[in-house]
Amino acid sequence: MGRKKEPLVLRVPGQVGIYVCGVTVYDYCHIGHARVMVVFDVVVRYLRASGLHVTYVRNFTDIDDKIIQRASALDLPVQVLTEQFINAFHEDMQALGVARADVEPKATEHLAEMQGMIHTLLEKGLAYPGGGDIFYAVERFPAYGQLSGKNVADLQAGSRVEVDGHKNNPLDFVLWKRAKAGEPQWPSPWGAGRPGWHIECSAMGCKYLGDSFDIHGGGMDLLFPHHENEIAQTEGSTGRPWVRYWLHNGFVNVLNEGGEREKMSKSLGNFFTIRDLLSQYPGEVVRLFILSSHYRSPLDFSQELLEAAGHGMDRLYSALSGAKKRLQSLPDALEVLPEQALLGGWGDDVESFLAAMDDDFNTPQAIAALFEMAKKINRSAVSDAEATEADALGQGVGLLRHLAALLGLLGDDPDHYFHRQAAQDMPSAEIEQLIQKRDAARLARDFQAADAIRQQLLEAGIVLQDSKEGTTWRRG
RNA sequence: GGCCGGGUGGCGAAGUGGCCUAACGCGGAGGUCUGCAAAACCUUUAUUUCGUGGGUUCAAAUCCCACCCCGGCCUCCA
Repeated sequence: MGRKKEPLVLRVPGQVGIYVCGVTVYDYCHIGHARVMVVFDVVVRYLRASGLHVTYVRNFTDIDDKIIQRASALDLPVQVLTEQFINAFHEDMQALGVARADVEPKATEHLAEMQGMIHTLLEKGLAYPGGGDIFYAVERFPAYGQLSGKNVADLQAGSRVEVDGHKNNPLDFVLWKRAKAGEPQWPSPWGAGRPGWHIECSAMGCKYLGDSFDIHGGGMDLLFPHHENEIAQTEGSTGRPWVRYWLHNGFVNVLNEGGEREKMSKSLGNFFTIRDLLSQYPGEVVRLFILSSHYRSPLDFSQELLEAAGHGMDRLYSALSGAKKRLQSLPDALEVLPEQALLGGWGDDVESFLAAMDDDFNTPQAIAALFEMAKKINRSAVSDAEATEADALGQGVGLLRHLAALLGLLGDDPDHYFHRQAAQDMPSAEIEQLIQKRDAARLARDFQAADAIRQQLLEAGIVLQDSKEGTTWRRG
């Protein structure tokens, strides 16, 4: 609330309630959505790993103007449209490794709660009817503007918004909209209609997390007016402080062909859906890309940057791959961080990872620790210290995977990671067969034949790597 | 106009008073390994330098002031 970093002091020790504004389901999700979801997925994972009991609520807005517009444009019932995009959302999130929230409430299933809150606001004189709608009277809530640092007087002066004639004050916002013909509507004490956008988060947050809870998150753009309005509604109706900590992630910009930064938007045509990206890169690469800058900073997106993230991801998996070869198997992520891990050769890295995450989820710095560990793992392969160090290596890999898992990374098997999409133009069996042929040729020192096979595979997008343990391949 | 962020190497990105002669990644250069490669490893890639100009301090990328740029919000938006 102070718009600065503060130590996390929980309402109930050991327990955290967190609410994140989800998506409006009328279209496929883009990178901006991916960012919020990945960021808060990491927040939740980390809080849990820190021993806290977390209740995570992330809503779906399944009724609003844009949904109605889109549904009528496609000539689909609203519910069919929203269900379709809720499913698409879940598919995208799965690909990105974003876990389900504990509760994923839909606005249309919480009409009673919203109406209850509106009723209270009317009773308390914080809301008023006008032209069939119900509005919130902003000037009756003195703290309005506190979260976003806005001054109500300034806002009015600068306002160039076309004001609804029924509003007492241009800043007032709608709680309940009267029904229009042909639109979805619900009965209410104030006539049939549908809820305003902001009220759903207030009502559902209170329902699942209580009248007060710890963390509320969302994109930067929601800070004003959405979250400001949420506070006004909720605290106005309950009379109690609502959310202790607000977390807002920065926006995603797109670098255009001229290298200039611009906001990602549909009108500019610089729009990338998660699906677009997933057709080119594994979800994990998108994830690493997102987490390689701090969640509060703006994030510039471009194909080149995503590709660079892909190379970084390859590097991490290469380390696992090498360790797997030497150990004959890949150690799983350690379930618990052993005390002695902090004393061994990995202690500094573990500590710096955790310190980074403890400092407002500094994922770029945490990732740096991951790369340090990968380097150490690779280095031990080169120095070839043999079996005596197998335990240390195994522990290092286990620790690396444990820490990476807190970011939702390195959960895959390296072979699976490098062999992805392989079946498309050349089945794995065929690749293996060619490798065997090439090995035979190499053994016979017929390098011309061997290189021809390697070239053939390269043209199919397969890169070979020879080593003492044998030849492996990966997608180039 | 009001209010927020931000400007760090070829690129991305940490660092917000001394350990910064600036982490980490991508990219580049040279080398080791290899039949040759690839991957990996080693060395190297900001040395009056952290947008510009002032100031505070024993000490500033980090604090203060001014200025210049960039982005966002103020209307639906993650």
